[in-house]
Amino acid sequence: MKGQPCAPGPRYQALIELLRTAETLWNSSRVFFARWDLSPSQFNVLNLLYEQPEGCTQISLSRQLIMHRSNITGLVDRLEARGLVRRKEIPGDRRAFNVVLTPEGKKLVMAIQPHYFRAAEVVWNGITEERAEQIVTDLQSISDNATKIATESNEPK
Amino acid sequence: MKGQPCAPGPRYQALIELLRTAETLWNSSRVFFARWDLSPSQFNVLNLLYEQPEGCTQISLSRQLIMHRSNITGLVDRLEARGLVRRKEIPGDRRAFNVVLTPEGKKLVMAIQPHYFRAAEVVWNGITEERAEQIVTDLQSISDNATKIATESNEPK
DNA sequence: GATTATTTGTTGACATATAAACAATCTATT
DNA sequence: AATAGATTGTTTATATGTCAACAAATAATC
Repeated sequence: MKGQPCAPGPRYQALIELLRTAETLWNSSRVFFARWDLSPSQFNVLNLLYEQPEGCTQISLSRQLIMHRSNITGLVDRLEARGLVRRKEIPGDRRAFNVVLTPEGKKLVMAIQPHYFRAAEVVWNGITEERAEQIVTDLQSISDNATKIATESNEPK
Repeated sequence: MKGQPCAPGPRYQALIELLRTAETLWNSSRVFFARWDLSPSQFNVLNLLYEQPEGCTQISLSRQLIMHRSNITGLVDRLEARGLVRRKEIPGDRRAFNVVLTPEGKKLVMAIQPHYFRAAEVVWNGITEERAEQIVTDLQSISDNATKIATESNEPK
């Protein structure tokens, strides 16, 4: 068995700070998207569909958004009620729906995007592009490590 | 008015990756804490109280956890029902409660901590301590920038 | 081809989160 | 001291999120 730190190390503090930053970012994005009466998750759905004009199934949305299937139902329900997305039947598969952006939805995303891109620039203010890119690399390995912990810890051996 | 990028830049991608990593981390921590039948938020409450043996009010908890007052009510309700925390009356102030860890709560936190600290080491696997520390610095300025956006965007000028 | 297994979306129960409105209390101003 | 304002916690309504169980449809196996 490896050495087990029983006191918080610098990496523990770094993890806490990472989660804290994410929380702050998420809160800020809620305020940000409220201007268009959207939640961050709702925008994420619209944004994904914007990038996939052919549309995609709800299960695919759930995987891209890293959230449970069942949550997509209500999310799409509300967006559909507002006329921003539409559930289209899939000829070959009567279980699933093809969720697509409506013209109104597309228009909304296009109206928001420039503000969003600008906000992203502001968020990284004071951080060079090189550092930002290195952080992205590190974040990806952090994601991988975290996923490993989660998947392995439940089935030891 | 400054230059407004209307196309996604590298900083936009970096922001997306940051949020994605946070989501993954949060999901992993849910799996992690499930062993002790705790949600991440519940553990965060216990952990904060562990660091403040004198206890603290619910509004203070809400500020430290960056969440709304009203959410603390149910969180503390459930922890209290399990005997992990206790609401103590404050002599000078009949509005607020002093939330403190019970001996059982303290014992639980102490049982979890070594696992948590170890998990934090694993999460940063492959990243040097220097880089982790620089990331922390950057994360703090990102937090600040995000907070500014959120607070200013609602009251333009 | 019939059976079995998997996939997809929904539902219901519940935890988590915000926001607004409320009651109770404390603080500040006059 | 009386009033006005601010703070604290709860409640209600609603959105977001998980999970388990379900129904319907598809895919795989025999």
